[in-house]
Amino acid sequence: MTQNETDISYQIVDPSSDDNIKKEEKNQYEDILKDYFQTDVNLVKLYSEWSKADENFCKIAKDYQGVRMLRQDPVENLFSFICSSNNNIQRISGMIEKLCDTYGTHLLRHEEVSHYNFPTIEALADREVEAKLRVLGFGYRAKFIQQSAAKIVENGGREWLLNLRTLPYNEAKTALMTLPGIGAKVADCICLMSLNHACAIPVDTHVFQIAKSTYMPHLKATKSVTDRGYNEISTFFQNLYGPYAGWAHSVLFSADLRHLKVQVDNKRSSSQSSQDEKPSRAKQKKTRVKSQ
DNA sequence: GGCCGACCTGTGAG
DNA sequence: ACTCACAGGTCGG
Repeated sequence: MTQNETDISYQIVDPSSDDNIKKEEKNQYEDILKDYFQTDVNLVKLYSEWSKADENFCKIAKDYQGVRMLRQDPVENLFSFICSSNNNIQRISGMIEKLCDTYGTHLLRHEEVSHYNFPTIEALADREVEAKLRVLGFGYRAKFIQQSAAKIVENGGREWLLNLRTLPYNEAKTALMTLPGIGAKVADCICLMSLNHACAIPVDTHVFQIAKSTYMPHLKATKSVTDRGYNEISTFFQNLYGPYAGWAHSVLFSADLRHLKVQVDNKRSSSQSSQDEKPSRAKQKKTRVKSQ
């Protein structure tokens, strides 16, 4: 997928199918994408409401339009965020890739690279998973992944997880927190990004800094996020932004991340950053475009 | 109930 | 070369 100012383009790579995409097939892909991007949520209207409620948001929003929560698959989302604890994004991405390559099923080979889907809960529940993930560099998260998978299977597997979409936010969050490796923050990420609980506010180190510096100066003395601080910050943003507070919070979050990214890019050599973009460009040219 | 240190690993700063 | 802090936290004491 690529985007410019006005459009998002997508390409389908499917060796088992011919080049002539059928109309129904095209609609089916677009339905998947519309669901993933939750295009039925009117973001313009929400931005306007949040801007009215919060001067700081209003200031930031101009440069960060169209920040939209994805509706991710809960299984993928849950195990990915178990990997995220006390960790950096680069290593998290690598770990998720390893999960797929090791326990996923093969999808296709494209441009001399094999691609695998995300593993099933059952595959991750196997007893030998912990030891293997340790070897692959998952650290203490290896045990969390295997144990959470086993416990979810016990509870009813994927169906149990999907059912959390139908429960009230607080009940879904509490249920998630019974799983090893899932605390308040990770549970909120899962609620917000894959369980339709748009009011959830994950308070990570970045959100904590934002809250301290801009919204809740009385927290400046506190060094780390305590349970009490977590709930205080969470509640504050929910009251400020309303039922889609989690979406609003992610706008602030992206603005904060951009700030970090720019610093990182400046410190890198220019050859490094231009190399980062080459693979995706080369890939696009050779990819068989079935629909755009 | 709330606070604190340990925890795997990798990386950049000092 | 070599610590040390920190990264989209969680857990047990």
